[in-house]
Amino acid sequence: MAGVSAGTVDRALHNRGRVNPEVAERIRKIAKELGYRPNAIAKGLSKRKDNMKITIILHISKTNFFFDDVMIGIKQGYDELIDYGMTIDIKYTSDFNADDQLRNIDEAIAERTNGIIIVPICDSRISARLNGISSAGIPVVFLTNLIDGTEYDSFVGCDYELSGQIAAGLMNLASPAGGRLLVFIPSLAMYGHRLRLKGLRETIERDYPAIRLQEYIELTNDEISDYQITRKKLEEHPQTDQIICPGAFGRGCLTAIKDSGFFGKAKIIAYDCSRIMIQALRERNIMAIIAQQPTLQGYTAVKTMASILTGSEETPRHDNFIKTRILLAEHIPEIEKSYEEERRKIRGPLP
Amino acid sequence: MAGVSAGTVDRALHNRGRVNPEVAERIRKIAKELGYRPNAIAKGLSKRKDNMKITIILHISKTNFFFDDVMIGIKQGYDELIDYGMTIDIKYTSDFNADDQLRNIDEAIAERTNGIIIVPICDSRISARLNGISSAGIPVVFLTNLIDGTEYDSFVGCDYELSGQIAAGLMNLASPAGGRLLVFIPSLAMYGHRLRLKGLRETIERDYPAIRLQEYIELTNDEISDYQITRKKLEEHPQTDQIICPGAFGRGCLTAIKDSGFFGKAKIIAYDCSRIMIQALRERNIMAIIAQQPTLQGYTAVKTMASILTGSEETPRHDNFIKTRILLAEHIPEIEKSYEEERRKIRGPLP
DNA sequence: CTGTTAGCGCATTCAC
DNA sequence: GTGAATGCGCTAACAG
Repeated sequence: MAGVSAGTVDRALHNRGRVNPEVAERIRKIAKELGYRPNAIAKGLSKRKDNMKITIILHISKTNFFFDDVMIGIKQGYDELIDYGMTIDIKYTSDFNADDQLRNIDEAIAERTNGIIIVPICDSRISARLNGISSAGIPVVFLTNLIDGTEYDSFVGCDYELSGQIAAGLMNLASPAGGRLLVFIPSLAMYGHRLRLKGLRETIERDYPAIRLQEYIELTNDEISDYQITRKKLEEHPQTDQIICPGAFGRGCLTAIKDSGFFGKAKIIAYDCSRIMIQALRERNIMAIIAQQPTLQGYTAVKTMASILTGSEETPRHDNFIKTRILLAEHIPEIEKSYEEERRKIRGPLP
Repeated sequence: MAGVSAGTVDRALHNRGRVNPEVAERIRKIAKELGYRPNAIAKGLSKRKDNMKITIILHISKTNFFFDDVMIGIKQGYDELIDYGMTIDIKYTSDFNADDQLRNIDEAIAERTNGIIIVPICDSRISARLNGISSAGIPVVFLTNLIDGTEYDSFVGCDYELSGQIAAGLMNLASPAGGRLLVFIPSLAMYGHRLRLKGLRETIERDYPAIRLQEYIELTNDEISDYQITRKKLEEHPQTDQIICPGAFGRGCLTAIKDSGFFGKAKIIAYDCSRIMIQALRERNIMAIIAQQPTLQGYTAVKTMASILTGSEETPRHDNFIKTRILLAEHIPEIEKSYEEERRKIRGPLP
């Protein structure tokens, strides 16, 4: 229509230069009038040869199965990327070790990765390294956790502050007359947990003053010491009738609550849908779980990265909050069915 | 590798006939060994010329905004199908009129549609017609509602029975000592509402006998008569301290609850996230909303149909339950942000 | 600066 | 029965 060839149109529309400004203008105008939209799948087919590689840096931990669920989502996402010729490389950082994670990052760069998805550890060196990478043009997507004051292209995870607010609202719903609340939180080294606590505290203060937040106790993520800490704190606060506890790392904490005789005595809300929490929910020992859909997080992270890598437009930094769900005992069959289905949907293993 | 051309491989792998059985076997074996998987996007590009058309048959109603949200999801899904050369045609049935819907169906067939997504009305003629269509090879996807004893390829909507169970669980959470419950339900002409009631009743009987289900009242979906019915029933049951009411069609019902002085007096759970219910939640007049994610339903329906149409394998009938969410007052900012974002994400209007 | 060509993986059509 | 050729829409490389 513009009397030029496809190649010229391509260059004009993508500002690749080497094209007469007047012609380019004419082409853009016509494209606009026609409502032209590039065909994403054709572009994908064509770009297939680029062989993009995405590196995912996760944590490995024997007591936290959260990332097992994240992995399922990653596989689902990867499954859709294979057709685009993209590749995924997964690296594990052991024990939330910053040095180890730093090494993972450097390795990824050395291997000329095209983008990094990472569950970042709060550490100034990690932060500095990621800032460098992001500004060097390699996109960085934060998964599940985020670091304060660090550059990133997208954050995929739950809205922690909101999840704290929701716990407050749910506790109020369960005991409108208020109560004595004890909050156990996983290591605050994870910035998200800090935000969650903030949301919880502010909401209680503002909207539910009848709830008395007796103390919030930071746990260690070590099963045994968490057990000991929890027992000790419950002894110190025998009047406790409301408890909020972690789910993913919550085994030690929950066992202590049970052994201290607080099952049935306190209303308990747990974060995250670990096996042990599901069991406790089934037996009506805990009231509800606030789940953050780890599988969807993994899936969304991969898809987000893919869209950053293929997207022509400069995508501005964009938080991609995955909605949490409040789960009751009635949800258990649904949860279990989902587990099966999600596992079934996966076609092949990762490379 | 098999010493044959691409064409032969294609015929062999898709059992299109006209290929030497021995050669076909050899090809299949090699394909299996290689873990060959057809590239979905290349197939999409190639199939583009087929110009598939999907017909969506929705309801139009001035008092029910549920389908406005469904439409957003449909647009999102359509947006992803454009690249595959697929087209969407939307027909509206007015006032849940079976004759009108029947006409819509016939029209779609006359226009040689490739697949029908429908919010089916419970009517034997509709049922019969859809049975014919489905067995004639045109896939039928049920959206939001389903009909008992009718063939379909997929149902996309919430698990109604579960959503009834969840309401029971939530009510128990809010008042463990039990209460006097009144349940208002939209027209039972919608089979899903019947299932929801079933889930609610059974769960109360089995697990929460302290909740006394005084009566369940079927509404008409007409705002004025719903108002009158609700007022009358609340007068009959002045001791009521627990109410479950519809959200999408709940305006008349909710206003009556308010005018009868039950705000603050009864714990109220609403289904579906209509404007009026969000407002009531914000003002703390209702306790919670059980939402069925209409946008995700619309999106999933379109994607499901697309996958049926493009999928080579015979997909067995498959329910695609969209998970519900329990929403509290704290969720309101999230809900409103989602609204905006979802609207923003849509690139162009429907044709 | 611009046009041409080839190729991404698959399906279809038409010769042989 | 089989192979070769063509096209889906886009991009990259190269030739002019």
